[in-house]
Amino acid sequence: MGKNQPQNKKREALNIPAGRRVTSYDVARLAGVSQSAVSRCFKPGGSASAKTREKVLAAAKELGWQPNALARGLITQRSNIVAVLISGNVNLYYPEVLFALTHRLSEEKLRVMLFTVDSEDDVDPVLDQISQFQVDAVISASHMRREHAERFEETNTPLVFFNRYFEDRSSDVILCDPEPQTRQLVKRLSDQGHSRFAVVSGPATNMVSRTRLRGVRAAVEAEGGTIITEAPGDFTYESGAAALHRLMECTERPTAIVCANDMMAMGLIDEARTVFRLRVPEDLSVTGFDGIATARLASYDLTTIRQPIGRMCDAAVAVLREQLDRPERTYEKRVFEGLLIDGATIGPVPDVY
Amino acid sequence: MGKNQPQNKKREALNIPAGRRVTSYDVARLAGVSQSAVSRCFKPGGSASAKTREKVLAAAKELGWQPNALARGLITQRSNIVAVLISGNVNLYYPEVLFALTHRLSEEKLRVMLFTVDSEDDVDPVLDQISQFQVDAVISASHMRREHAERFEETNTPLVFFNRYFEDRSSDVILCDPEPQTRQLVKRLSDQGHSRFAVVSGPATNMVSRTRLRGVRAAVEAEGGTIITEAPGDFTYESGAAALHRLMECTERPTAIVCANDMMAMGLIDEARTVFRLRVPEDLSVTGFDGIATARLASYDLTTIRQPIGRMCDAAVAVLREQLDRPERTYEKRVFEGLLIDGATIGPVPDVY
DNA sequence: AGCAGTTTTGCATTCGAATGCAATTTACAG
DNA sequence: CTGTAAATTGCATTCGAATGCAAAACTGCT
Repeated sequence: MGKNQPQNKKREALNIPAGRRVTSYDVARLAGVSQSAVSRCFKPGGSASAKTREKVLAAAKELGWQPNALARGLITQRSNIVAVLISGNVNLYYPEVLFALTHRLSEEKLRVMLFTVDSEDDVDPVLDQISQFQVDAVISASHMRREHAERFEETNTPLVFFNRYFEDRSSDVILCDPEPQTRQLVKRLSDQGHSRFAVVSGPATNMVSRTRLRGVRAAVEAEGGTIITEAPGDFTYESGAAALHRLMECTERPTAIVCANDMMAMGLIDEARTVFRLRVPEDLSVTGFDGIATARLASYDLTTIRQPIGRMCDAAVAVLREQLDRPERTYEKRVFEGLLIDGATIGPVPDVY
Repeated sequence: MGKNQPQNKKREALNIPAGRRVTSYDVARLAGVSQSAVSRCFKPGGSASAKTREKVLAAAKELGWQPNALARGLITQRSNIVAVLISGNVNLYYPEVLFALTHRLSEEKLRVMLFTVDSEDDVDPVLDQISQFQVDAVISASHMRREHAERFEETNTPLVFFNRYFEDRSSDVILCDPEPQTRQLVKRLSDQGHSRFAVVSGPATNMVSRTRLRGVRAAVEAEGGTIITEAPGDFTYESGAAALHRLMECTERPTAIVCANDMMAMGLIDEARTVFRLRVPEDLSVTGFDGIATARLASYDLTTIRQPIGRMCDAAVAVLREQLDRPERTYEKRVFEGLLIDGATIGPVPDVY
């Protein structure tokens, strides 16, 4: 009762059978105009007199009608849906990006269809879905192989990479290049007397990780320090903790550990404190990358390099908009600098050394 | 070059103008069958001989064709899209729910259209979008007023509430009722000698918060303790920190603080440690609610009550599936128990008291 | 009132797949 | 080889809004 039969006197007056959806024809009948007129009233800049518009809007409101986006998409070849591909793993960086992107896209009247991609093997089925739904564009902040990216070219679907890219492939890319801040960061450590560094990197196949690693190496070299050892992680908290164990086995221990992201830095710090009874930063200096919200919490107060996620998402959406409006446009790579966050996880080299 | 004109010999053979999309008719032509046959081959259980099916699948693959979900949705009245409404705020509980839901829904061949809702004022435009996209169902884990929920009834769109509900309104609801665990938790505190409690609650308008609060009051009473004071927060980290200041002003200080969610507990703990120089749990016991991943990190190791998010999301999707398949079905409320997580943020009452 | 120029309007078609129905083919029993 | 039942196929229509085109309705001006 009241559950299945939406009641509405106007519906009955027009004798629209219950169960049938209200269409623009119904609105047209009620307003006493043609279906085309209704359509035009709902199209920004559509040709319609003030009087017609008024009647139509009133009728639409009366019937609770909204244009059917599927039908519209079918005819206009625009779905207004953007697929966002995000890693579903526990790196808290992704939710931040996702929410920021969603917010920006909704300002552009674009809807987000969310896909979580936890490994490259997940990508193919996702791409099928994407093509079925006639998605207008794709923003990818997750795993993807070159051949996956190529599938988008076949269907002419704009693809914007978010902090990922293939070196030899042209496509739109939004990047954060934290090189200058990496130098600052390493210099700051160096100024505090550190010269024996360790690096906890990400997966060797990951471009972002490789770039960060390269930046760290260059910076350390420039400061005259040494990278004693490099332990690879996989960007998770657990892998940061695990990396510390490997680092502690070195005969000559590092005094400063640079991690390729915040999650690993947090894992490493927790492991240092709880398992090795080391104080951070008194006994050990640790830094991260990303500047995620959790790393800012007082328990960590991580010294890190923040990505300007908000501005990067703005850029991603702007680039995407451009692609949609001017498809003959060439690809663009927008690179943002990071921001050094002065936390409380680095300090002077301990005396014992 | 190579950017705008997808090349494909087969396309040319069928002389499909570049720019036009491949349709089921094209596939039909290539396979030498009718369009209906193509359609049937892609419909599970559709009537088609093995030979036809083979030809059609080959042709489809050749042309890279996938059924157009918009056109399909138009005719079948099923979009296979589910709207998920999530609070975009910094409570890390939401991303966990979102990713879990997305995962479950994709197993049901349902796509997630994501909407972030940060206040009740955001809801109306979101509802417009939802109705335009002919979304099959809605899962709401965010703000919503009663009149909003009623709009879904008008369009007969199934609505599943996730950890929210209106008392007097029938609709599907997935809930976590942590009452039994709340008793356990309070008993555990009581056994450690605590009798003076404080509560950091959520917004007074929030049902979840009110229920939790009620549970805590009952449990404390049952244990013969007293709730010295209640400070309201808004579920954010910052509000937890702020609440502590108010609690510290009490002449008679509480020895155990029960927070209505983990984020506030974490904020409160950090504030206690950094600003008030209190040790947790030695000087002060603190508990949370939700059991989010961040609260499990070693720096917090929060004693809390975990919501079985995975099972709850399973249930949400199951209920939704039921609604879609049998619309005459009545509403259902599925209630899950929490799980007491033994962290390291509660301990015996300190001696000084 | 009459005319050219501009807006507004409606008609008819289109987007791409699904499906009821009737025609056709196939399978099988006798 | 025939007859009948069952499986397969194609035809034609449908979903709901957008739009090119031509007709109609205004506008302003003489």
